Amino acid sequence: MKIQQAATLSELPVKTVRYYDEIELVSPDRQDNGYRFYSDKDIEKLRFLGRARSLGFSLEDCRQLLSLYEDKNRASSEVKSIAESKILEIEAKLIELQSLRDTLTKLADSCSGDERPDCPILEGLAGN
Amino acid sequence: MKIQQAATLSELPVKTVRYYDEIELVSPDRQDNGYRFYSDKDIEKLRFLGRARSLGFSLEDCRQLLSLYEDKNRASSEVKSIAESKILEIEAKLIELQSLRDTLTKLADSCSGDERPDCPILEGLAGN
DNA sequence: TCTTGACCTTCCAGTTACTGGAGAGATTAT
DNA sequence: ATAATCTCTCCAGTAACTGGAAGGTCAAGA
Repeated sequence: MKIQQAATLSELPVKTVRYYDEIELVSPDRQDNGYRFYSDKDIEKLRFLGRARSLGFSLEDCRQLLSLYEDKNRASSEVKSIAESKILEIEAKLIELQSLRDTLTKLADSCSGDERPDCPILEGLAGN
Repeated sequence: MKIQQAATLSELPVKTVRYYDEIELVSPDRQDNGYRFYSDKDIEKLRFLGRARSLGFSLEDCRQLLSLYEDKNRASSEVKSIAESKILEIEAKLIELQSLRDTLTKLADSCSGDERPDCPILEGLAGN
């Protein structure tokens, strides 16, 4: 499929999709007319990139994560160690996100009564 | 306290702390010699910024979130609606992070037996 | 007192990850 | 046939830092 459909399916701007080709993160085949031609697998990679980027992973992180699924010659033990270190990062992010959510929930609840403490829980926001 | 201690306590680079002053996100008082002087409250804001940025919120998101805790004249109902929309964003991120973690866990597990499927779960990676 | 070294300042240039727009060719719709 | 809508590349600009130069401040030691 052409770039616009790829962008639609992956929920990314066309510009961004083109950029990911430029930096060789997702490099589609080309048609005879020079148009990029995206496969279903390319779309999956793009969708993955959209998710991982919105979760605060850098493009280099993403490149590493994608490579886990691509490089068939890589030793399993290496794949495992990269995956495990990423899992640790993700679990740290999960904890922070949960605490951020709890803090905001408290704040929203305190608004229900339409009475809000002077400076509600900035301490909470700053983390434990 | 001076900028280096602020950076240490907030676990941010000095450069970044200075940058947040420049864009008026966290603007400390100045001492007579021109040095920035950070209060405990400034540190809390910086710590919050470090967390929120690593979770994929833009600086403008952060500015909005910080303003929830600052603008005492804002109507409670408005605070509540901003907080609630941010909570929705956070919960979406939580779900994606969990699914990413599960995918990587499966991958790491499949490596244990030192035998990995040809193209393991790229579909899972691309999200449901 | 002088000076060394670790701090602080501003300013300017470079990086990452886009984002917008110009200019030109290809394709599709009427 | 022609207008609208793609697509391409290239170049410039933005967001959020990041590094380095040039210079001011300050506490400790010779």
